[in-house]
Amino acid sequence: MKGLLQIGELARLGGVSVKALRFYDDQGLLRPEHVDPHTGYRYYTIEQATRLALITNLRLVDFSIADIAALLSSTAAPDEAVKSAIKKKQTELRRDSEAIVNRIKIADILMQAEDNAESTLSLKFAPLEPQSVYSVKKRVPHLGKPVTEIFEAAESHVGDRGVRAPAAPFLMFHDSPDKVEDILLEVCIPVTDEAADDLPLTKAPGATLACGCVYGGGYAKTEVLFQRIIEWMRNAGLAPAGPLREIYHRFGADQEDYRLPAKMTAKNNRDYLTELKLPIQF
Amino acid sequence: MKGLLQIGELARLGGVSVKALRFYDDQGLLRPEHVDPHTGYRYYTIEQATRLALITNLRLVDFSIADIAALLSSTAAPDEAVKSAIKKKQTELRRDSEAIVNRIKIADILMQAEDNAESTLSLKFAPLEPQSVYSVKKRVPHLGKPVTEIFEAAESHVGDRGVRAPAAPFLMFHDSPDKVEDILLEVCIPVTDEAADDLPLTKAPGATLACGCVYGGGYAKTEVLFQRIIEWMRNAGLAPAGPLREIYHRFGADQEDYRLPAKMTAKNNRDYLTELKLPIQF
DNA sequence: TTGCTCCTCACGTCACGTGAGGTGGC
DNA sequence: TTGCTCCTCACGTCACGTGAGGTGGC
Repeated sequence: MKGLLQIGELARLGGVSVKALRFYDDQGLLRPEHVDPHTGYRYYTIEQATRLALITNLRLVDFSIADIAALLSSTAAPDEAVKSAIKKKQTELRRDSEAIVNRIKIADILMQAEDNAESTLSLKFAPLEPQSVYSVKKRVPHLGKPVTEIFEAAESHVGDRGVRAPAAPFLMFHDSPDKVEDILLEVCIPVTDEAADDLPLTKAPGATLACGCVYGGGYAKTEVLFQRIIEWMRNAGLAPAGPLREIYHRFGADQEDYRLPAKMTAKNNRDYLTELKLPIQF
Repeated sequence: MKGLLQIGELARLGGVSVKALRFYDDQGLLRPEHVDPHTGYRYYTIEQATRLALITNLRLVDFSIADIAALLSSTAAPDEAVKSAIKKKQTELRRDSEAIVNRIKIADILMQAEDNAESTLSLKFAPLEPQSVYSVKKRVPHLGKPVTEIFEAAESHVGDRGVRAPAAPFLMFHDSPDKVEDILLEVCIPVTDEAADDLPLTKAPGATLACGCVYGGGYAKTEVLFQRIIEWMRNAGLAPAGPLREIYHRFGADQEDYRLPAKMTAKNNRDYLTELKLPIQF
């Protein structure tokens, strides 16, 4: 009738489905010019085909229906609004693209992990988030007691100020962890981001990708596991992008000063739960 | 208790949410070693932390939960299965990446369209799908009657064999459409893919992107609109990647031979509905 | 005793696709 | 009259996130 389009015609014309048009009607994005009160049939004008084209243009570059509705209903200078929205969308798309390219690279690495790793070493890969910590960087004569003492002091220092974040404390090895004397290391205690004024805050840096593994029991295993990880990385053509971290998920703290949830501590050496993590150059 | 992990501990350890672990339990992907029958508390072993690592590794490269469940439950040679699955996933990811890069390019083009187009010309952009057609390529002395005759013959030829696809017929201009004499053009009638044996089938080629517009009324407008599109493309630094198509969504067919739904035809010149479409070099 | 962790529903997300079951128009 | 188009529900998608409302453990 007089040049109006039925829903199916507009759908073919616009290259969308009839269901999509009904959905756009529901959402108030593209209301038919006329709806037959008896049959409920929707009828569209040719100008609405033009509006539909605008919608599909924006859908093509990944705008959501809600965004489009907001854009097209904004009254003032719609062209400018659309242009700046597209620009913003482009930076989003670039982020998405980068994320996918990263995934492709990670997939390569995972295949290497299937290939090369001795079956006993099952590596976990994950991005490493930056974390606010209270850190004490120090050279110690050897591992063990001196490190424990720094940890105890640091935990109680942070605990006193009530800014302890609920995450495991960790150690960063600035020397190779197979070095046994005069080791430069950094004790890190996670703290909340709104830390106390009188507490120096450090950001433990993040990384696009890190690999690591979890082990139970005493710390004797650290060194050999670290060697295995390093060896695997070399085979895979990868290089570390920062110091190794040893993360103490469950460890032997019997000091009241620790003020930690009991779950983070263990009486028995056998129940220790430790994680090694090494950032990867990406 | 004896080294088992509560759900929250495993969540922190594995870098996932408690909700995610409960979901993996539901899905049978990672069942807790032990569930307290009284409280419903879930308890996990350290080996399950390793399995969780496998899961998050695969999630990291975009495997779905269902895919992972299938992979990890497959008994034979899981390593090989995982590797080949990752390879397949990589080609998927490459496709995704390409799609996003295309979107970024299209976004540039859309901004150009906002900039340069006279407001009366609103362009629609869309990929152009390849289409099976019965085509007659011929040089005609001029537009009008000779073209109509070819269309009529072609429609009836296709109609006789019952292979007419429900899409609009179109014309491809192999010469510039501002040429008025001795024009090389191609009449295209969409046909179903399982076409008749005695009907020569042509694939009208697709394109990553095409631009076009719809107009109502007589064909006098074709030429000027085409000029406008060409001019816009030049301004936008784009080039056509194939012949212009004129698609007849509603046109004046009074021949019985057409066997077309009535909606595709119009008595009155004013009710004609035509689309111009030009593939873009991408 | 308080605060923390855990539990089980139930509902929301996003842009439609997929029926089911039924009616109007040529 | 038949076949086509259209209609309105209602449910599914994907991997959880977000409460609500309640209980167990230190």
